Amino acid sequence: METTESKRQQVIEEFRKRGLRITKQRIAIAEAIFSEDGHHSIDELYRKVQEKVPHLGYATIYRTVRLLVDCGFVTEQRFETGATRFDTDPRDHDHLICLQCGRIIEFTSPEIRRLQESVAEAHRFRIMKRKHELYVNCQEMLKNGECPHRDL
Amino acid sequence: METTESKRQQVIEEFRKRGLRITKQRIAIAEAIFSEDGHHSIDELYRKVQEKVPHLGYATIYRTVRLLVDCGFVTEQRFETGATRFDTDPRDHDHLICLQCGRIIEFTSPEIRRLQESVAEAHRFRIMKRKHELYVNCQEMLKNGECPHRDL
DNA sequence: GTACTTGCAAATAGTTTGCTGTCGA
DNA sequence: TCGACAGCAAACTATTTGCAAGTAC
Repeated sequence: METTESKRQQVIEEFRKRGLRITKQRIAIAEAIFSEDGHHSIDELYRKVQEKVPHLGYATIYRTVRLLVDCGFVTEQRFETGATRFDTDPRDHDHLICLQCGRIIEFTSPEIRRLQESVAEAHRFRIMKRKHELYVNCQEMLKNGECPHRDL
Repeated sequence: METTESKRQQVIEEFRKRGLRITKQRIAIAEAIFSEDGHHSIDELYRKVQEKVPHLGYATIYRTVRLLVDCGFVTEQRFETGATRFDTDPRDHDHLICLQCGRIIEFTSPEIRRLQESVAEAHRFRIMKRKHELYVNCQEMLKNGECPHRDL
């Protein structure tokens, strides 16, 4: 992925374009999100950002993350296994969620995409948003109690 | 679908089998759910059941639908467009959710099923639960502002 | 009779909002 | 300077829990 630095610059540029102010809180939150790929929870971000900006509260996290979603830098995912998470991968994709280790794996399938389109088409609908999550167990986990993905 | 009456009997039988007591509240809630196919919200059930059992509270609704889920009579669905809903169709299926009219349409696709399995298989996972929702707009709605599914 | 249930209120979790002092442009 | 923002607390929504009184079996 792009560097954290370049992402940060893009955020600053976009905020500026929209007349939004560049504050140390917003920068810290953007950096926390882009410093690591993946699906960040609000709590995770809160803890990470606290180190740099001690008095930053949850409200600021929520408000800033909302801005990042609006600007298209992150997407919001509500999984069944816990609180809302924010994903830095802007590409539309589906998820495998391991019920054992909580690991979230992204996947895309052009065939599934095509089938989704044809289902929607058959009902004269146009797809605006997809939510496709497979909640899974590791087969190894089931056989010998050891989850092969835990430490990935 | 089966009659409300027969469903009610099945619920009573299953509760009895599990040593759960048959109370007028539980019966009323089961009847409210099975009196109409579809995706019931807690509020909807609350209002419907209030007519028969006036002092019945939300806690009882929540506790009872949990039992019905545990017994496999209904499934729980958390859509993005609002609160949790409880679905009387026990068959595993996917959803089209119209962002205009809120209508929820069920669908199944064996091809998609197969593709899901092969994705999971490729990661050595076993699928425990699927969540597949397509949030859509009516094409007519987009063209002339009229939603063709609103009154279905 | 006794354990399971209910109803109510209070607790909880996650998120949003209102207000006031602060700060970026 | 001055309107937007941050911090804090309080509000809010959806759901769960504790407990005393009620009821099925």
